[in-house]
Amino acid sequence: MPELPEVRTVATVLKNNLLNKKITNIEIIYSKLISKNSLNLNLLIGETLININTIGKYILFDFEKYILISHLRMEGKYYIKKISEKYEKHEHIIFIYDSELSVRYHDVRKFGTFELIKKEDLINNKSISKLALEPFDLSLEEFYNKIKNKNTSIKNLLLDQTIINGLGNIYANEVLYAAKINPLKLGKNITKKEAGNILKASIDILNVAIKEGGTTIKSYTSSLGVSGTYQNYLKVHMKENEKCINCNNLIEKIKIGGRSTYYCKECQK
DNA sequence: AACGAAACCTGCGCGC
DNA sequence: TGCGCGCAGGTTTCGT
Repeated sequence: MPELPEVRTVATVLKNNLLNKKITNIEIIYSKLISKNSLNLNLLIGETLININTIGKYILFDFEKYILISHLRMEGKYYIKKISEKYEKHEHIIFIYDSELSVRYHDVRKFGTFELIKKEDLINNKSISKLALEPFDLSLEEFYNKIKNKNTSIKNLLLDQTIINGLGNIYANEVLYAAKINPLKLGKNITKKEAGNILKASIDILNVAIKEGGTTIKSYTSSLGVSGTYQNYLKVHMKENEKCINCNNLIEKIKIGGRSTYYCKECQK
């Protein structure tokens, strides 16, 4: 599910349900999701959840001594169930809170990752430290400086979380349509004004998507209620051969960096 | 150093 | 009906 708006939505729901509760047990069914650098997750037993934050697409579970860094990758989800409910297929890690709530990490493709670290190690964490700022906090100067010499497409650059943090394939497609930029245009050919338009479109689109609880492409039934409605706002993503709402030309689908890219050739020069 | 491609996994929908 | 292929909201690692 996860680009920045979906991740924030998940984090909000988890926070509403789990804050100030204590982990009383953990069951690891598929351990390959846990990073090699991670501390033993069992260190969390007895720890109370103090807060949940997000950085881009990462969810940070903030405990007393530790931070659990969770990334949903393509299909990770959290379900909160009763402790008595039978485990379902694809539930890989189970966190028990206050001996009654069973928080299940569910991931069909097993791409998600977990890393438990000491609080003081967050700053130097390999995954987190290299991330760019989220569009809301990113200055035009910083963004433009990172793309202005790049010999790769702006679409690829928007998916690079060390350049701008939080966009994924859906929102990158939508942002470039809103900013009227051809996704194939090379970073070095993007003007500062165009970079500003991209940044502004990113902020606007993400803000609406957050408000709508994210985008739901596949119809998941999630006990976390994570089924957003931003799909109703999509203008190009998944709209191949449909009419551009601005110029009536047909939306095209191409591959950039192996990812499906939808755009209007007329509107995005 | 920088860029593109492959790898990590599973399930679904489509065309023969 | 069954099989094979391509595809999926992401990131890391490998090769040139």
